[in-house]
Amino acid sequence: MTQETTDASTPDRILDVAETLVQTRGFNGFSYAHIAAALGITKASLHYHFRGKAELGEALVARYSVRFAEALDDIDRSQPDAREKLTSYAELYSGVLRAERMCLCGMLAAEYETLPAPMGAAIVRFFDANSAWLTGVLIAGLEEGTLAFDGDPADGAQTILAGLEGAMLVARPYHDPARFDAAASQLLASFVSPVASQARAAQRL
Amino acid sequence: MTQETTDASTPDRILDVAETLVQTRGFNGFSYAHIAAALGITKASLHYHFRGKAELGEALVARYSVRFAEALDDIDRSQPDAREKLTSYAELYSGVLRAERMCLCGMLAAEYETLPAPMGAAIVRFFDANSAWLTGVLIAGLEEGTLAFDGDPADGAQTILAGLEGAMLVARPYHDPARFDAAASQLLASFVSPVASQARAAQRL
DNA sequence: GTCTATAGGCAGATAGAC
DNA sequence: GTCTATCTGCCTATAGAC
Repeated sequence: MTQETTDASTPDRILDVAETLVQTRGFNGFSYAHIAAALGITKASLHYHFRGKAELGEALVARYSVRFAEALDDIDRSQPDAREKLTSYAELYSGVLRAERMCLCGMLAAEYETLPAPMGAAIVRFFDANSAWLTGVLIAGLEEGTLAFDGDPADGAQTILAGLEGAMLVARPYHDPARFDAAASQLLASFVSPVASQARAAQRL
Repeated sequence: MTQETTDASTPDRILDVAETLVQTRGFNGFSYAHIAAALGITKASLHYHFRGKAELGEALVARYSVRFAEALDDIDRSQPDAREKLTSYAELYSGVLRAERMCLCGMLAAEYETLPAPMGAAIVRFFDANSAWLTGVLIAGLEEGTLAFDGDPADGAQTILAGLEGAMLVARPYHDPARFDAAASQLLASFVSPVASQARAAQRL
């Protein structure tokens, strides 16, 4: 999910720095001056690449959403088992948290009220895409028998998405990724079939 | 949990307005000018009551934490059953969301990196108090037999706290409280004893 | 594509009159 | 306690030279 700042086009390097700033300080917590200082260029140069902060923000969410979608595709390709897909999905979040960052769209969701409308719409699309993917995984897991839970799979997707975003949000002030892991694994465990779970435990013996 | 703006001391009215602003726009998304305009006084007058934004922020979290603790006491007094306590706890969050607000400390957790240190410490204490209360409820529920779940009750508390904060965070861009309710009830259901649940269903018939 | 220079506005904060 | 007036600094953004 994370990208390097070196060996990239100037717009990409700007986006890299801005992304880190938003994920740690929020959209209202950074300025063009921060980015300019980090890259060793001037504020005026930034305006050449991104007309204003609003356009930069839109580009930020767009790129993040594409990368996240790619990460979900990677999971789909490498993990056939629904239960493993959920674990990999949680690890996506865990990795972001270990970089001492909040999910970009989770951070922006908090600031939603103050954001330019196009950014708000893009955030909703990000959550929609995640919910849709999770819903598919949950349905597949029920059919496979690896997952088991009561209620609507779409609600389950919402529960997982919210649980992971919330676990990041709450763990960050503690600077303690273990806090996230504890909540995440307990959350996912409530979606795993006890039968499949016992079979796995037996295999490990 | 929520208070009126009329018939209160000026400091309280300032806190009321500031609280709403932080819960909707974040600490970095409002200014003294916003509060002054809302109350019909000048920015200079605000500085008489709160030396600076940092002190105002501290007072905000302190008051919110006290009120939240009182709300938890109310639940303890009115709901003897652990399962009902969890439902009432979730309704606390639901009420905030229906007022189109984020949890004050959830919002501030997102902005944690940019906040004055004393505010950060107070936010951690808020989460600690909530976790401790939830842990107690979960342990009591296990003993009663109304709750049932695998894993450490302290981790369960973290899962619930994170799940509810995250559900608020994600539901807000949709302006749809039902999204919160779906995630919250599915989350809590995973902590309820199936036996007790069936007994309740049978009672209702 | 990056710079200097600057505009215009709003931020948090203070002094001192009433 | 609340006001007017003001300060300093940072913000986003633009014009125009190189």
